[in-house]
Amino acid sequence: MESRIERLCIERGLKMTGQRRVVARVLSDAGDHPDVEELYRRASALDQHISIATVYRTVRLFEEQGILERRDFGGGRARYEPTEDGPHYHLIDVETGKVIEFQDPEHEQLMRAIAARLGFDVVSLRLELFGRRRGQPQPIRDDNARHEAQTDSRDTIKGASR
Amino acid sequence: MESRIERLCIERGLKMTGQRRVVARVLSDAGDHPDVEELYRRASALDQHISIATVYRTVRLFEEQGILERRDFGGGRARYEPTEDGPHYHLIDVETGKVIEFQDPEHEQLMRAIAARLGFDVVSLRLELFGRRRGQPQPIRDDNARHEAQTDSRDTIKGASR
DNA sequence: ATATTTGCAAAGCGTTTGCACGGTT
DNA sequence: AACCGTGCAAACGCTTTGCAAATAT
Repeated sequence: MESRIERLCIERGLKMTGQRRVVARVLSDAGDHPDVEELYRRASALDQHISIATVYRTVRLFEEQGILERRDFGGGRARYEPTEDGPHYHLIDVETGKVIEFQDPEHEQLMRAIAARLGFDVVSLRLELFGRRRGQPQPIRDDNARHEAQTDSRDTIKGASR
Repeated sequence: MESRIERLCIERGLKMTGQRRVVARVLSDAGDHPDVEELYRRASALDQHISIATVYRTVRLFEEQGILERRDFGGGRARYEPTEDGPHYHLIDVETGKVIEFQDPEHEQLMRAIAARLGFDVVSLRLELFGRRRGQPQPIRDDNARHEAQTDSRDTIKGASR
């Protein structure tokens, strides 16, 4: 059956090859923020006739079409998620690498106000929180660790902040 | 004369080689957010006996020592600035690539509140605004441009938001 | 039929690293 | 003197690309 993203591709008149269909399906089914290698892994499971170069090209194409959004949570690899309705942000659990999505209208307004004060309109913004679960036995502080390094490309928890 | 950063190095007992002294001076004098190539260029102007590998190593060392902070404004290259007193954020002018610094205590509080609502303590956060100057003849929209791409490593304007 | 897309392997880019040499303490 | 820092060039990890073969419209 046609995946949500495949439908978007057709709407935009993209040539639908087998490979694109597979990547579209993988992305439609993903509830997380996979990187290219992970996408490649998942796509390969559905169809071996895919090279990682094609995944890179497809992901880039989808991004240009506004179907996909690229995220950078640190650690060198880009990660992707289907474009959603409203803007939302990410809280990365520094212990586990899990990504929690949240939104907060108040924050957007504040950003617009700050930019305005400096004489700018906000074109886009980047916000990521790196946090540690509360009220649990805290591991010994490891200040030299770059918390970005251990981010995992699987798993996401969605949470609303208001 | 001894640069501000050189003093910090000595305090921490780092071995002060000619190269480190030069990089320290370049960083002390920088009011902006240079990338490694730019640092290398500026350092080379003061002393040819520097290789880019050493700049990479020095910058990494200084970061580990808390003397320097690494920034990622997109575009693939890391950029650096001396650690300042309080936390501040960056607004990048998408037309010119200029970086404007600002701070906003209200924002920090809001972030802490959002994280708390989700059961987390904020370990660190990343916030960048990409904006366009207001009230000027707007260039034709170029939606396909990745605004991050054209970010320049020179030039910074400091501004306070409250 | 024709323009696009693909796979492969090679190249690209920023960054790191092994090694022998050189400088700092 | 002992150790650590340096230069060079090679290696790295992620991403892009040239080219000829395969495929969608």
